[in-house]
Amino acid sequence: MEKAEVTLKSLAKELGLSISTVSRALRNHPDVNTETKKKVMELATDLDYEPNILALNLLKKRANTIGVIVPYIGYHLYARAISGIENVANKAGYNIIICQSNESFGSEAQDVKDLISGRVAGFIISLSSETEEFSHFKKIIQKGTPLVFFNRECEEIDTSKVVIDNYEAAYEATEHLISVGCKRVAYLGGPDTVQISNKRLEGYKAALKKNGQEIDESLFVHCGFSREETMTGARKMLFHTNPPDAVLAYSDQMAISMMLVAKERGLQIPQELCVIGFNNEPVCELIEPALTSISQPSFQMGEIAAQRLLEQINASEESPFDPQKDVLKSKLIIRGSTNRHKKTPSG
Amino acid sequence: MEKAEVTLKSLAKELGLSISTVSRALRNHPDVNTETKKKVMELATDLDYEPNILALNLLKKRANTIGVIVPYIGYHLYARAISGIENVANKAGYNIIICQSNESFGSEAQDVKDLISGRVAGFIISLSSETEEFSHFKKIIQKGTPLVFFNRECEEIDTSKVVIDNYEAAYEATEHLISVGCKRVAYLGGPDTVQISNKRLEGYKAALKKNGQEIDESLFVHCGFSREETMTGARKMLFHTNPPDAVLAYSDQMAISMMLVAKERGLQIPQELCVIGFNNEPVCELIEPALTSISQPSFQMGEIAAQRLLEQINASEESPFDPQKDVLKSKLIIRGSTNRHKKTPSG
DNA sequence: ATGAAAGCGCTAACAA
DNA sequence: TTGTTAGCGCTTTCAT
Repeated sequence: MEKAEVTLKSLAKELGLSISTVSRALRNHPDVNTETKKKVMELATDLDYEPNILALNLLKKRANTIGVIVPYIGYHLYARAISGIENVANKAGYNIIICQSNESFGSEAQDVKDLISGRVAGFIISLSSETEEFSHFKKIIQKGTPLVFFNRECEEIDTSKVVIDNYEAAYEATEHLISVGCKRVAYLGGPDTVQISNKRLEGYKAALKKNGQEIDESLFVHCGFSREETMTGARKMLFHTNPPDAVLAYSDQMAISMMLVAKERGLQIPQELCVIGFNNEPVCELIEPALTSISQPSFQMGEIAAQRLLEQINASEESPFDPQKDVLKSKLIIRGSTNRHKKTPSG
Repeated sequence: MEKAEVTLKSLAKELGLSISTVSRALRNHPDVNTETKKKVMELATDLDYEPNILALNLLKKRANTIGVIVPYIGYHLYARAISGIENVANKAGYNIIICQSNESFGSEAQDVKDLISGRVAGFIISLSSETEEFSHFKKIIQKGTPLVFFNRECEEIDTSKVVIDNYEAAYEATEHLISVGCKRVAYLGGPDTVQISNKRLEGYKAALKKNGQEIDESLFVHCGFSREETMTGARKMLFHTNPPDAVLAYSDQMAISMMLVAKERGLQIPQELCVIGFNNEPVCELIEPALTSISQPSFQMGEIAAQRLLEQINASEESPFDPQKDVLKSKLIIRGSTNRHKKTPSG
């Protein structure tokens, strides 16, 4: 039923040549006769020969595969980043295996283990929010497998990283809130195990300080990523005895929860409460008022992460590879939720 | 620097046994001495032996990998379905390679080609919207590789499928619109190459007919998935000389575009226009009014697709496998965008 | 310019 | 119960 596989062996037999000659011919090795080369090439094309990747993998002791671990692919940032990674990796002949940690440390550690045992050529990882212990990453390094972090990096591990300047982004966003007249700016952050959330908190504080605004610890609220947790965080914020008139949120999801709670309380946005989110998900444009958000070059982040990884994979004794840190530019996209200067159309 | 790999060979050497005995011992083969077995197991655990998957793959002529091709992982439906697939596949020792066709036929065909040459154990696919020619799928079948379609299936290929009853879902949604008093219901569909969009169109028409409403061809509009295209489609619909008072849309994205255009025109939702979307993306709850939508059991869809695929992968001469069609239940989630009985809070 | 042989790590006849 | 051999498809010395 099934056609016999076309292999070097079957080609060699048909041509009356040895396997090694056929192999060399197909890879255009210099010292094989031009005539022979031609004959081999022709037959290979005719019979639609394709090298057996599984055999090559065994030989190289490494799969033609890159392991990607992210919290959840449904987040716009990761979906886009993965597209960027795919883009670069496929061109270089690699497939990507995507694993979702679902923000779980255990799941992330298990994924790393599985991918190591699958002999992936390299790892591209964005940390789960629970991850505070890094021995699984150390194991990757120890095995000599290339590793790149992106977005949520791990500062304790010396390897390449592709990130935005979270401090700076939060600083800029906070200054924007102050510039439109907000006097009491809050920060709704992710779990305090998330380093980039804390970086943003620092940037936010610095901007307050710089502009002579009071830093009120009760205006930093941490919460998880589930719908329930973000709503709870948002309520905690707005049911404050002395509530904020502006909130910088760790994510658009959190920002939108703020907006929903504001509606519950009958607060006008942006007149009584300004809101900024992070990641510039498509939903920002779909809600009313539209949500000001910090846009990250997520696709490009993925592309660069993949490039750095490939560089490291292809490094050799002669041209070794040094870990690189790429810090990309984010951008504040200003929309209705912070637009205090003119009224919103349907306000 | 790097520790030498622990292999059957190295274990055998250390124990003074042959490779095959060690191999048998580790797989708990019946006819190996209990003592020997114990010794082997112990050393293997001590040295943290892990079988080399690449070698196994070559031997079985098949990767421990399932190829998944979807239009775009950022769509909630696919993100959830992939989680379901991952869930089942990982437990069975398979990794999944996710490819995005980005709604492009060429990209989909190329992905199939690459995955075939990577000797994946099976395919799980949801068609790109452009796909009208199916030779790449036939090639999969011809190679004897298991294949399951989900959500967007290919009717022309005889293989397992996991879908919802799109006809029925659209029928039910349309009846709901009629039941709240809509007299002129429109359908905003995807590209007319998408079979499930056409199925929905049929269900919609049937519901109109059943309820004695006129079927007006000018109320079926097809559009692409990009933001621009959905907005254009929505405008076309509402700038109709005799515009609809209700719209069933192929996706939530399209439904939301309808709502945005309705706002442009100053139409009240749901009083002047009722809107229903498909897929019940999280955004449905975040907009104002909240969007009525058809919820699909996407996670379960992925799980079942993976189960069917595994059954087929594990089938044998003795217990062959017949293609299965699983039709799952969808559910209409009613929200503000079709709630004509009481006023919306902020309306 | 070509071929023979070894080996990547493993399983599975076949022997003993 | 254990060992020997062959082989999955390929690349790479080493011969010729």
